[in-house]
Amino acid sequence: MRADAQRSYDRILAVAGDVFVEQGTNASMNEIAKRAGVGAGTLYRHFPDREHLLDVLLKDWVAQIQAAVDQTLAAGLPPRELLITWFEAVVRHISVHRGGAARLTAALGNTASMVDKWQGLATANQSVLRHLEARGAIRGGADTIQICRLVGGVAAVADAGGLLRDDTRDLLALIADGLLVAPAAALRCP
Amino acid sequence: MRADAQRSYDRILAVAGDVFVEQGTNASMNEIAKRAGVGAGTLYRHFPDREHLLDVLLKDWVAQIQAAVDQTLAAGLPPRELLITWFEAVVRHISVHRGGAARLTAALGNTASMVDKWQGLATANQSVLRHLEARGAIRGGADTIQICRLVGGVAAVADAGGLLRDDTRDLLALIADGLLVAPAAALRCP
DNA sequence: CGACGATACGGAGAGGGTTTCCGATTTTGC
DNA sequence: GCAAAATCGGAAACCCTCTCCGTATCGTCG
Repeated sequence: MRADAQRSYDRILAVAGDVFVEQGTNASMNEIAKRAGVGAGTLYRHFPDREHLLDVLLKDWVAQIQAAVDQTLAAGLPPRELLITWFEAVVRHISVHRGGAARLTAALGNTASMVDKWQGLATANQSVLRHLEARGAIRGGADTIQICRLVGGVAAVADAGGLLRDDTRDLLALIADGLLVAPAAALRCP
Repeated sequence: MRADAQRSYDRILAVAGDVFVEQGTNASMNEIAKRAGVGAGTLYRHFPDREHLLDVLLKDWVAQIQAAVDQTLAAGLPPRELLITWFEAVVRHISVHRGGAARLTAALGNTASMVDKWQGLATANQSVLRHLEARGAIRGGADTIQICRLVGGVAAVADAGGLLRDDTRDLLALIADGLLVAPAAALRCP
């Protein structure tokens, strides 16, 4: 790629990230082009449409998820808190811009093109699950992708409905309780 | 309302239902007006914007939910199957048109305008929960609205991601397991 | 029945968004 | 430095939402 083209590409990406965070995934492409100081033609040559642009951005963001896993595991929390904390981290990560969670979640499991996009999310989630399995804290039979979908669903709802942090946490707790070896019931047998 | 106005109103509503089912909730308003045989002005006088039109349509659909409850309860299923069947009914109902599930779920709990729209859903869900509570099959602490949100999230994901029926069922089963009193755990009590 | 005010209609058009196209401009290799 | 190739910018074609207003229809009252 020619040097000036690379500059345009990078600047568009940086600006698009900002604009999508500010205005959601339906922000005007013209606005992005203008703020990046390029013409519309330039924007569209690099990214044929909005989806391509979002693809690249989401890929970057999801890549950061592995860092969140390590951090979560290192905290040494008990199973239920660990799971909830991890889910909260996922929601936070994939909700970077309004509409992003819904788009990403919709793509989960699409064998089509964006395999690599959610792959990072899936393997990160997998490692948390394995950590809990090793401690016998988790019920069998739940597929990683399915769990990602559920958490993604919560993220999408939280995002679209403007849910408060506590409400979101409650939803994630419900999911966690479904996965764990019934902790609530255990409490009831002293 | 004048007789001709009523005719227009009804025809727009009928056509909009069809178009939204065919093309999703982002279908062109012009298209709806054209198919209904009215001008754009007429459409917008009756329904100031797309949301109003969707509101009226969704309200109708949600109203049918109570019927689904009665039917589900009457089937006399064991708790887990009852819950899953009910959740499936909800998903089916609120996914009538593409994008509908996401919109409805986003509105859940919005004290703003569409209270009456999700009210039906919430009370229907409540009656299923009470039925299960009465049998001691359910864990306490889960709010009806929260559960509706979770199920709505699944519906939105299933809708947007084109999930298969079995995948959707798995997700709903996970939620159900989080709500039910887990019999397995009881075994581990000393 | 006929006519008049109220009500409703339709479609042109303003405003804004996406995407394409191509002449002008910049970069690069030689 | 020069020409070819790559890239740029923004005008313009196209579609969408929503508004405005002259025209047509309805309902009622004399």
